[in-house]
Amino acid sequence: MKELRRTSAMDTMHEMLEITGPATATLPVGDGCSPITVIGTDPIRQSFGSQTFQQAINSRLAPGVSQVVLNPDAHVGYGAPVGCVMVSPTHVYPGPVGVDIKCSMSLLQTDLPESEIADWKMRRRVIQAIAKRVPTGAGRGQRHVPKSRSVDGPLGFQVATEGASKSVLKKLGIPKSWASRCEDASHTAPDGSVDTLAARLEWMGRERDKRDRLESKFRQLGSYGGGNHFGEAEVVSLSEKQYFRSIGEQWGLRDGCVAFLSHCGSRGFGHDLAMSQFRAMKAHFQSNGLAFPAGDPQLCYAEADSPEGQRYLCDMAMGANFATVNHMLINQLVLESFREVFPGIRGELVYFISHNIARQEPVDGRLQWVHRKGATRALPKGHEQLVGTEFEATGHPILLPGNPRDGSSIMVAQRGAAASAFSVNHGAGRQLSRTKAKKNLNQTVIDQNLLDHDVISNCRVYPRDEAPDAYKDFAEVLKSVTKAGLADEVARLKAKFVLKDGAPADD
DNA sequence: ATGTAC
Repeated sequence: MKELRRTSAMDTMHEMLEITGPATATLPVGDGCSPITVIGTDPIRQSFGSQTFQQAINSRLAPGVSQVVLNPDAHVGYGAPVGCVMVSPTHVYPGPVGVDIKCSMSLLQTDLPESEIADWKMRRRVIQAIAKRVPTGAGRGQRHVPKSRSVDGPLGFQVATEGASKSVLKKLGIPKSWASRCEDASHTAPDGSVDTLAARLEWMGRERDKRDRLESKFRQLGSYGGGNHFGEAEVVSLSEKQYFRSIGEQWGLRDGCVAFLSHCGSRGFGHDLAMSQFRAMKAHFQSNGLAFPAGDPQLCYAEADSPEGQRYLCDMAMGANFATVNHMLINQLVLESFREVFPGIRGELVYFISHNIARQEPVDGRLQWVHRKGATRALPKGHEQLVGTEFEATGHPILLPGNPRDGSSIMVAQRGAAASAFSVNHGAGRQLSRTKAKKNLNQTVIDQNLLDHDVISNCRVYPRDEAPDAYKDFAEVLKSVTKAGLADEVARLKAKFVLKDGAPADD
């Protein structure tokens, strides 16, 4: 009965879609609003449930919103779908940034030829070397980063307020050149001041127990966490098309060599900041008798220049700074791990890019808050935001995790990305809920399937709710991006081993 | 996503 109702609602939504191209459609929302842009081939459009569409519509009709884009990886999220872009010239929305502030991808390219890790024994040694430096997992049982690299109170304050500044990178033994490989190395308060953040963080840690909690979160710097976060060794295959191959080479990609892809965010620190902001903003709505958009408290908002908006932007900046340095430290620790097994190898950060953040960007001729919730910035060559950076002549790398069986992709934006507020998806997108995946997917089949594809992991058994088949068909997702004219593939990544939160392997 | 949360 429940299923039937859901299906008919979905059919209605799909009937409302106006197909505008091979992988583009629009969803009208009425009220004189421009329609939602939907990116995806027909099979991808069929993967969107009614609740995903409803969240997109709620987001589009919310105050101050000028544009919403639904990407091929879209599924139900907090207030707004994961896999969407929400644009507003005036308002900021914590829900459409997400719980894990500045959850991001990063890629480290080494000069190690793939043949060096053909042997499982070598891979196991690297896995062990990484696992002892970079913990996975969350919650009470989580291990911490090694004492020698653990971040204390004062350094934690500096990380949160400065991000990947020269001083922070130096203290953590991270090459300073990596800062220019970040989408943003540092985030400040809206007034441009580091002191505003410092004052706010000082206020947050004003009581002993609060300070202790902050410091315990700082000690998580250099860790992956759980859920869909991972670290993965890859073999790089550059595109066979000379134009894209050349872009990959300019970015520092090495065909046939090992690279390391990481997915993680701001850990418990960002979570605490996001949660306390949700609580504060909801309380503000209730005490002022304000109505939540579509009645959904998860879509609470503030005008960017109101006191509430400014406080949110400060906290988002601090969470973002933590996530940035977390990725930088993880990449340095991963490089050290590889060097323990293969002395003398070299490694460079290719890029670090977020998929959970709001950035002020020029869209349709004015500065707007672009909320990317499970969406990746996609600026083509020559874009005004890239002027003066190392990516001006090429566009920046777009790091798209697929799954460890079918691979991941590195893309570059095309001019057509203007149609999606210069954004693409952030990965494959979940197609089965965690509950359904655990119930319907067979453990033996998952593990054998990965072995058949020559992928090993730190886990005795691969987490079922993270299995490749819990996610959408990555090939169809990529086809949607290229057919919609948003981006093209520069390189393909083939996984060789994965580190995830799960039951550790016995050896 | 997260020392979940009832």
